[in-house]
Amino acid sequence: MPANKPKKRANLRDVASKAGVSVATVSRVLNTPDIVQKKTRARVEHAIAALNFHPSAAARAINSGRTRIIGALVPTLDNDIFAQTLDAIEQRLRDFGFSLVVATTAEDPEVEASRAKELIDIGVEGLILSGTSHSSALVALLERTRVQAVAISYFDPTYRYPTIGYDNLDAARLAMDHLVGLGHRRIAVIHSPAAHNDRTRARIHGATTPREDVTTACFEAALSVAGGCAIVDHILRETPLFDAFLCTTDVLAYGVMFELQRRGFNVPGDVSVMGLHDLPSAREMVPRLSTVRLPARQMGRRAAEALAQWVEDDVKPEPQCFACALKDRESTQARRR
Amino acid sequence: MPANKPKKRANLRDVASKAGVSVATVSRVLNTPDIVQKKTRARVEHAIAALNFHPSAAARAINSGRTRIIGALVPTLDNDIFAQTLDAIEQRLRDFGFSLVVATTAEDPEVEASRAKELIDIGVEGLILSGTSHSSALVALLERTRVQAVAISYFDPTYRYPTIGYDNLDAARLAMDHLVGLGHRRIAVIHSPAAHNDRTRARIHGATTPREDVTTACFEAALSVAGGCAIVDHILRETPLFDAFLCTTDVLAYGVMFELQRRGFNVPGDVSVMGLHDLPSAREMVPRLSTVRLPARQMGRRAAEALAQWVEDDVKPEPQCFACALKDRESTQARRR
DNA sequence: ATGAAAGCGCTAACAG
DNA sequence: CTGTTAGCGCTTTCAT
Repeated sequence: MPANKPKKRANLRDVASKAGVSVATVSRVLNTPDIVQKKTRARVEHAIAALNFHPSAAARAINSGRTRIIGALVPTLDNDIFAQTLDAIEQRLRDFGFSLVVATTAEDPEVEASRAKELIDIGVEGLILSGTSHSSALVALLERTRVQAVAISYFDPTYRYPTIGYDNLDAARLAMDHLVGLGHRRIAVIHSPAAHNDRTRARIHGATTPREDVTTACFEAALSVAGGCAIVDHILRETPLFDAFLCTTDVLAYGVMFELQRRGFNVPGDVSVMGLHDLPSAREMVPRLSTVRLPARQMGRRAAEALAQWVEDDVKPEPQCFACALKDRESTQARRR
Repeated sequence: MPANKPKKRANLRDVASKAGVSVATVSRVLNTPDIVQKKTRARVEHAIAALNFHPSAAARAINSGRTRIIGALVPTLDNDIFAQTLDAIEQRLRDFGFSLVVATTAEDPEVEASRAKELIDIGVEGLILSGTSHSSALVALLERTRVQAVAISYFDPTYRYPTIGYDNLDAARLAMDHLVGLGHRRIAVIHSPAAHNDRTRARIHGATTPREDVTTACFEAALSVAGGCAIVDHILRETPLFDAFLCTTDVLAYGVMFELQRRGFNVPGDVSVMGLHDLPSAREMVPRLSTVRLPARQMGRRAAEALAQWVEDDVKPEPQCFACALKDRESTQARRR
């Protein structure tokens, strides 16, 4: 009995012989269908379907250098700060036929550089970076490999890679304006660790720009709801109460608000709390959190398409700054004189 | 002046000639260093470093069939339900030298199947699926391509792919036990759309198992904090108040609790609220949310390593069920008689 | 322990 | 418009 078909994955040659054409023609049907005669194309397409042929991405990559994979480097997946942005990136990338591979950097530039190297090794054609604080090793790597990169969550038109984001300093200032406008004068600024995080630094900067009659004090908290709780605990132990808490991210604001409430403070009656981001819970919690809305999805969408087009058509995207918007809700209130 | 080095990416041949060995030896140094003589190996390694050589993943893939990429199919990235699990998966996968590519399915089996095909086309060696409700097209695809898959967030030892998760039915029952034990008798079960979601169905099932003297009513809400708010709004308009709300996910519980509080109900004084998952905010909010803790990180870790080992060493993992744990906190309280 | 050589599946000149 | 052919960078026999 003759050996039956081993039934392995069909390749270009199989399709070509089945369709009675050359491999080149099959390749053309795959990549530039328009330049193939309609009838020939039909035959090939039929053979492709019959053999359930799927082109090998690896073989394609080795020849064309194209993998259609984009990498994203984010500090962590562990809270929902990046959820919407990543969701938008993934979806938009797919519109352009790209896949998304994610790596986490733990907010450490060295880790980031090494993750970037791994991503480039697996063949990503472009990289989405968070912010603009990166190790020189990363920069050198990108330089050397000529992998395109865009930086999100930040805006700096002078940065070496196009930034597609928002003005963190301005966002924080917007929040501070609101608090000051409400009559608050002693304001605690609660921020997450800023060591390697330019977004956070910019926000702190925006929040602490000196203003007449206003005093601010900064406190660093772990980037988590629990971190927000803990810092309130700490502050209440050491310092007379502030008029208001300005948190550089909603995640911290949640914790701050919860802890204040738990201790019997009335928000906003006794103290105002502001966040920054406008995460999904912000507008639903009680009281609804006043915050500054970050254009997370919009930014993710745009970053994805900008990078896709850069990689695809070699058009380097312009830096882009999306507006942030004050969301004046219930957790802030004018201070009675 | 002679043409300078074009300075392109070094390849195996370059390394080989620089080290004065054959490409085969270099390949061995890369893949099976032990079978290369120490001295030779040192020379090769030196050349590799000197040329800053990085093997091409594509070329490797085309020969070995190995890409060291794992795909994860999740319903959405848009809320933090998958955040911890994905974070754990990504990290654990990297311990095994695998990268993670993510695709979202919008909870639609057809979309899922087509995403799976795309992932397989780019060469993923294994797939992490959510739950066990999948289209037959997906199953056929996995069968045909012999790509390994594990299903998470669910436990069913009879399922065709190893399930690594928890008992959703039991988790919901745990929650219900707690509520009933507290004396609640009229309980609203708030769940997200269950059409294509076996985890949700199992939870509903667990929550609605008939019990003496207990009446339950189910309400479907959009899977978001806002969805939880909206359903409370809806319920209060139509139905006499329940003793307790059992939400099949914390996300909904947040919304339910917020909306109840906003309307002046005292939780847990007037009504108890339970969640299911134990997301980061649950234990910090006011009142702290009673819930059933899902072993999200543990599960992610285990799923990642199980799949990695399956792909690597061809050891098919055993299904595994992690325990869920009741977190009795402040949002539930014994009903006074 | 090392090398020579044959591909892997595809793309991209180039020729016709 | 289609076919021929030469690789892409690596792994993998098979020799030595």
